[in-house]
Amino acid sequence: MGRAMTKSTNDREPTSESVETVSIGSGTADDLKTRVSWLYYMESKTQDEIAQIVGSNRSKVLRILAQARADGTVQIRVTSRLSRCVELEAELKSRYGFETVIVVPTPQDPVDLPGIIGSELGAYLSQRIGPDMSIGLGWGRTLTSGIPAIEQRQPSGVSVISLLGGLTKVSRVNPSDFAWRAADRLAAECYMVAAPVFAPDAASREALMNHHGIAEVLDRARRLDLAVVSVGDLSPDSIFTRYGLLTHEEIISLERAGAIGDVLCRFIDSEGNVIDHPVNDRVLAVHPADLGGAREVILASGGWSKLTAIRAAIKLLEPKVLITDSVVAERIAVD
Amino acid sequence: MGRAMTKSTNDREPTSESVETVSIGSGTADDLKTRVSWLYYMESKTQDEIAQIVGSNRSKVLRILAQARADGTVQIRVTSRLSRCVELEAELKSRYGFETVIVVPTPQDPVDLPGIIGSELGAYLSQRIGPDMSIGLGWGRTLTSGIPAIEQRQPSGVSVISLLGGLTKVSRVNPSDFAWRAADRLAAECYMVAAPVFAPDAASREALMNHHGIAEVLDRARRLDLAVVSVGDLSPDSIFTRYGLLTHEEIISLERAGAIGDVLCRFIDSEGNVIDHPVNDRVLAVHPADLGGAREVILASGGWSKLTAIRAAIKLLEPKVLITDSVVAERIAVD
DNA sequence: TAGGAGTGTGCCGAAATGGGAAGAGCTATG
DNA sequence: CATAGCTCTTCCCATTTCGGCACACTCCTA
Repeated sequence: MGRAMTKSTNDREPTSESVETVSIGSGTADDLKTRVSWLYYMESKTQDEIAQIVGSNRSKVLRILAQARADGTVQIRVTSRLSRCVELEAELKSRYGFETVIVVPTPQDPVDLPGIIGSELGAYLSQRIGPDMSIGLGWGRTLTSGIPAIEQRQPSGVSVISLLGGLTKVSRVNPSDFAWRAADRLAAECYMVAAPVFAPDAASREALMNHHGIAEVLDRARRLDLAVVSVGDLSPDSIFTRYGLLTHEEIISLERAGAIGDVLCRFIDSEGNVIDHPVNDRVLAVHPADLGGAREVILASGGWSKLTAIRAAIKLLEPKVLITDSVVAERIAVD
Repeated sequence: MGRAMTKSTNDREPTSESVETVSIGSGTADDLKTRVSWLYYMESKTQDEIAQIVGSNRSKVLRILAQARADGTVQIRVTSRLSRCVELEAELKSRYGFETVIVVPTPQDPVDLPGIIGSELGAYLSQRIGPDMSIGLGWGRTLTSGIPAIEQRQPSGVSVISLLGGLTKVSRVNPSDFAWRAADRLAAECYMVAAPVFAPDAASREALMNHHGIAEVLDRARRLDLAVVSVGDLSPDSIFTRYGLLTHEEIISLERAGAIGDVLCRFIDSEGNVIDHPVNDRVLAVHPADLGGAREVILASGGWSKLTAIRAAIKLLEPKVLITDSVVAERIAVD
């Protein structure tokens, strides 16, 4: 046999009786996904058997299962923690005064990291968010990949506020969708900054900031219950270069000015100060300093390449919650 | 390929570099399980790769993974619900006034059912139990298999009270361990009835009931926050016959007296009344009627064979929470 | 009517599985 | 103290099952 799920030793014959139990009778459209996932993960049936039961073929079942894993319909969690990670969490808590620290083991392949930190974030948010909370959200791969891990729920007065403008160029996977998609999961109202993150120049930024809708959103952002932010670096595959938000020259110029990364698209130096640079004057986003009004700031970011930026962001934001990976945690713990 | 986990399209070579990331460095004893589970489910490595990394062989990795799934170290959940189940939940809520109803699809193989209902129960309890709560627990396969799904937590003043005596014959899998194992998960204090469920006769039962320790436990059971019970039937593979708690003659006699099942080892008729029978006078357990003092009674049980018993138990206990399967739910909904 | 998305089929190599056999470590017993 | 019995581990093998891929087909839309 070749399946990851346990199958008890007995081998009841499929007996080709496609008679369905009342329970798993066909329902509406995407019940199919639930049903297939259920049969596979809960009842440990093979994909072939499932194909028989739902009247389809393996390929489709396979596709559905892949999608189910991707969109969070099935969630796989390792509940126990590595002792080293637990140690690091304790160290960081006492050294920096964090209320909560979550340290995940750094994966061997760095591309997995945003996903892993993201799902940890999602799980944390799911149990942290209560009725009528207002939640401010940033951006980024880390945050985006946390969405599937946010548990779907009934409306309960939660509101989600996007802390930054969006992308103008709407790419297929728009990271600034994050707020909207998170709001969808939470059945929350969603307030978005209906403008690009980077205004053409400081003047138009000023104009937009005073715009009615935008001003309201930014105002809400000043009295948040939770603020979730990530940090960015200036590496070649940062969002800025990947989405063409900034030119190569601008990046260089920022580096010269001492920038080592960004928080909410505001570029900061290694001491956690927002640097003085023209690009920073064009940003349509809540200023990191304004997050002080939030009752709980959550910083979720990891990876060796972001170490300095994370260090700086901690100084700047003084978050209550930190979610990161063990490599970063090890280094920060000995600072 | 033959694995249940998605593997992204790229195939980075294993490169035989057994160099470990700092993060996943070796730790204490059962870190191994965590580590293996992590590598498998989070980093989508093959069992071979993992064997290399942790310095072992496939077989062991395989076994560790199986154990990890069994003991809840890795949890796989299907988060979406079948629409039919949601409908049934709503119907039952309005018809019987339950506060919460959870209906799971009936599996094709009935042996899976206790496990499925159990994990749903475990998940519910995990999010329901708060600091300093006192929780009364019954017994049974359903309840036992819920343990892995109870999230491990830090001590917070929770106390667990066993609502029944134990088995004298200690078999390998003692279902009356349930309370103790649940307490372990919850880092809770555990109060057990240190006596067999069935006393030899009514007189010795009386004597035991007045015993200091036992009386205290039974007293605690009268002021519970949560009471979790299941129901039993009189089928040939009920606990009573399987563990030889009652003789065949006694079962027959109980049936003649109108018994259709039991709640906390008290036999009841189809109207939900505890019947008048010698066996019921020998039970060392909290009386179902005494559960009225609990702030929330949770009834978790399912399966066609238990339908009548569940009906009766609902009348008797009037629980606030019902966890069952769709076959039972369908029937109860049209009562 | 042409394109495109979604579906059904078949095939292949890689992975996973459950035993079975051989070896190591431990216990109980003479 | 030695040895037979037992369990647990490790190693190996035959089968099943997976996941991806290529391709033909259908149904819907532009």
